[in-house]
Amino acid sequence: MANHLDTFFAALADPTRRAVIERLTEGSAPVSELHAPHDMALPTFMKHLSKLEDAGLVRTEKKGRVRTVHIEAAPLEAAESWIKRQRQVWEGRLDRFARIAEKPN
Amino acid sequence: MANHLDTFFAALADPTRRAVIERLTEGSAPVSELHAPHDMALPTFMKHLSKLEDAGLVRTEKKGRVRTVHIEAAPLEAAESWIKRQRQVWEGRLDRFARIAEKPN
DNA sequence: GCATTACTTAGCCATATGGCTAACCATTTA
DNA sequence: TAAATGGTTAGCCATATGGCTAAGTAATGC
Repeated sequence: MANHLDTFFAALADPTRRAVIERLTEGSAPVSELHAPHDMALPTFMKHLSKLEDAGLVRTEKKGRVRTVHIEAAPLEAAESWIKRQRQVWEGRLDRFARIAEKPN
Repeated sequence: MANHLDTFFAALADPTRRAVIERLTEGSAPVSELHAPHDMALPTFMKHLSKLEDAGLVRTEKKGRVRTVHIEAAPLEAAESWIKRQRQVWEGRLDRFARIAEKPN
C-alpha cells in the first residue's frame, strides 16, 4: 500500500505549497500571479509547483507564454479519506471501550 | 500560518510511518512489536517514531526497559480539517458555478 | 551475577529538498 | 524589429532525510 499518499502528503508538508493550494481553491491563476506573494526566486517557486503537479494536486496548461495552474480535487479526497479512516478505526476502538465501561458486569 | 501542519504532513509522507499509525489505531504497542514487521534496523525505525512523536501524532512512555507507543488523535483531526476546508472552499466554488449555470439569464 | 532483552547513542553515507544566480528561450507589445 | 514579459534550463549550495553499523546502557530472566 505504498501508493501515492507519499507524494500527496509530502506536497502538503510545505507552507508555500499549502498557500498555493489555498489560493487555487479560489480559482485558477497563472504562475506569475501565484508567485507574486511569495518572497523567493521564480525557479525556486517553480520547483514547488512541480511537486504539486507530481502529486497530482494541480494541473497546468500553457497558452502563449503564460502557464495557468488549476487545482485537482481527487488527491485531496484520497488524503482526507486515509486520515478519516484512521480516525474512524481509532474512535471505533474508543467507542468499544466506552461500551465496556458502561456495562461493568 | 506556518503552524504544525508542516510536521504533521511530513510525518504522514512516509509509508513506514503511516503503517505505524495504522497499527496503532488498533491499540498501543511497545517499540519492538511495532518494529517487527518492518525490514530495517532498529535505530532507523526509532527515527521514524521520533518524527511521529515530534509531529505530536504519537506519545510514548517508558516503563522498565520497554517503551510503549500510543496514538494521539488531535493532529490527525487538525490535518483532516485543513484538507476538508480546502475541499469545501473548492466545492463551494463549483456550486456557485453550477448555480450560475442553472440560471442562465 | 551473567546473559538476554530492549532500547540508545554515535557516527557515517547517499540522496532529496529548498534555496540561489545566471543565462536562455519564446511570446507579446511598443 | 527591439524591448519587455513570462517562464525555463542549468548548475551550485547547505541542510534534511532515510538508511546503515558498532558499541553502549539499563532492566529482566535464569
